Amino acid sequence: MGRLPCCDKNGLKKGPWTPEEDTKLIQYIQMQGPGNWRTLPKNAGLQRCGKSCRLRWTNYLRPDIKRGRFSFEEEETIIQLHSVLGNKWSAIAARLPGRTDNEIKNYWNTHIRKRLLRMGIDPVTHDRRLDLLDISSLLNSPQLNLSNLLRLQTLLNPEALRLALNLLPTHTENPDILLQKLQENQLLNSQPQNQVPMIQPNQFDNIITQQIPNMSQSLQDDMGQVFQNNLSDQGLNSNLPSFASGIPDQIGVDLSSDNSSFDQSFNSNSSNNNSHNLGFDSVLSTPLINGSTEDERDQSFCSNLFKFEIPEGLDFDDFM
DNA sequence: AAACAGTGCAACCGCTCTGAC
DNA sequence: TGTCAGAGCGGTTGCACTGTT
Repeated sequence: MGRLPCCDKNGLKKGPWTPEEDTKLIQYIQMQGPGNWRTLPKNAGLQRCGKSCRLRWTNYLRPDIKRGRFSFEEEETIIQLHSVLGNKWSAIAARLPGRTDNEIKNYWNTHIRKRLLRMGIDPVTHDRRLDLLDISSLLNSPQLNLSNLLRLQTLLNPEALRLALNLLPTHTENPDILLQKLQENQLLNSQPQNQVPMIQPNQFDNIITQQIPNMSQSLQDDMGQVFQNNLSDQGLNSNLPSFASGIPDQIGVDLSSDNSSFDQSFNSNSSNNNSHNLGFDSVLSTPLINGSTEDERDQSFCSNLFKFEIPEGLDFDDFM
């Protein structure tokens, strides 16, 4: 049994809409209003099913549709709303004037999702996922920084870190080989973090002393600066937001006890965090201004994403 | 210049959910 | 309570465009 189809498929046109069809649909709705979508095609003289007309109107022909590229602020708003609302595209679209749920969904799947993955952020949970992080892009930096790589040992998959340590001497001689090996390792090493046995601090010291005994302090310091910058830029700080609070428990290390410049980076972000109220009011009132490069967006996404917090007492029913 | 691969996006499909009757 | 239309969603397809070989 089941419901009757929304239209008789026989003889009805599918595929891209022609300008003539668009005109017919627009003129009809402007005069009559959409009314009953099932009867609209016949009344408007269209060989389309009602659902197709409805989708065409709501996703493309509506006069309040905003065309063109998403602004940086719109993207940020989408990410922040998605972290709260999930795949409720219509709810997200309701807070982005002129944007449709379908458009946002497509944009999410083709742009934002990929970007989050590239930055090591799970696009579903919005948790940081260091097993997803494109470590090769970090290590490919001309300012590759070992010292902070070593500090990263509390966060990184130990196997990935071990490989990186093995490759570091190679990096100065042949960066291409390093990058190639890292990429190979990323392909192989896709298991979730919490399935990886953690290296204890003393074990890590052994790795350091056994595998890179001749590393100079200056080189370590140089490398430390790069990773410090990369991490602070990408929001990898210890002051985790509510939706990314799993990491400290998983690593079992008190980051705040590390009296390092790395920690200072955390604190600077922390103070920054406190100075920004990024609750829902701020999300919904995000100003829309255009213009950013892809790379700038990458960095800003992270820096702002992890600042976003769900206000206490927020009633989600208000948004649904 | 042509062939090919990758990407982005409009549009569709099938299904579920919701509210009106 | 059941039926129906509309809305919404995830997934997918097809095509145009772009970059690469």
